[in-house]
Amino acid sequence: MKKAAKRAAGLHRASLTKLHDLDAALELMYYGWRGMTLTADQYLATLGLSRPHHRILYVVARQPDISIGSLIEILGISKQAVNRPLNLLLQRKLLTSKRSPEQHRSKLLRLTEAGKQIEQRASGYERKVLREAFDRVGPPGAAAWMAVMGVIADNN
Amino acid sequence: MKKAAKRAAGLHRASLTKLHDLDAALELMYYGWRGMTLTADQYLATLGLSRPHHRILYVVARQPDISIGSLIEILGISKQAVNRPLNLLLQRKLLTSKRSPEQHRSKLLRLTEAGKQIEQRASGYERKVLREAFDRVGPPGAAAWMAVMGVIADNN
DNA sequence: CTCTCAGGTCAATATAGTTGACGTTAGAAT
DNA sequence: ATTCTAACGTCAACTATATTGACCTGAGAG
Repeated sequence: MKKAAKRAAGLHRASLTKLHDLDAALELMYYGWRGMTLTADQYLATLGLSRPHHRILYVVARQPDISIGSLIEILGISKQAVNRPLNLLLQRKLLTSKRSPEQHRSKLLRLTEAGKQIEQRASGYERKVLREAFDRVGPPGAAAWMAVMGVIADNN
Repeated sequence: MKKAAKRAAGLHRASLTKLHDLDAALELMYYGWRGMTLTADQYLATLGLSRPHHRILYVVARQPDISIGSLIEILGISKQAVNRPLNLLLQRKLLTSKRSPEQHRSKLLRLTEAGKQIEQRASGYERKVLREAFDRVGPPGAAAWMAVMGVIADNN
């Protein structure tokens, strides 16, 4: 994803004929997702990490001592899919896994300091994009955005 | 993506501790994307198609006689990545490619009737989700949503 | 003390993308 | 006219992210 993609996303966002009045909204959802995540992904790529790693870091940051099983449930992907990125993060010492003395059945995950820093920076890039957009429309607009997204997100 | 994913997306959407005030918005963007595309993806899967096929159908529907090169530019992926899904669609006769007599250099793509129907139905599922959300908040809310997404999408 | 089941790992496969190498065609510059 | 170049397009090999299936381990229930 370099020059061509960038150009396409920027240039052609409004270039397609709209067959329906909601086509513009459809396309905004697509490019919005990319717009929010692009800078964070670029940062992560410099560290040899990507979206799945970030998602793991994000969740563990917000729920320390989470078990792998719970993590899987939140991420909504198979435990096998979690395995590889998780092991990379452990190996890189961005998070730790320990078994508690009593609950010997599951491992408890926590971020290390290095892991926290990366998580904060990556998520920070995403929040920055959102913040700028919200600032542009003011609190009522931000609230409306949240309301719309909430309804859409409920279609899961 | 079946029971576990569904449960995760629905149940855990609000369950994580929020470290920042924009965390909720961040998560809404993630689950919103899934919420909008889920039903369409399920429909496409019954036909043995998926998101890249839909994206091609979507663009060609809105720009008939588009060349493969322009398609690539709009999609923002490499021509090699377009090749496989494109060939499947041609083979299934959901779209046609012809070379114009004078412009022999590029192929011109068009949807067949079958392709149009699938495109309309798949995109229709996505528009339905958006329409319901917009109806819930009214035109000003919808406009605010569009404004916010426009700013976010510009970060490409 | 054994049976079951959740937690966790390994192996094989599918899908969507990448880069590299290469053939074809149109148009420009000798 | 001939050749050079660049765009268009295809094929092959590889990477990353997911999937399902098979299996091991250990806690707790009977």
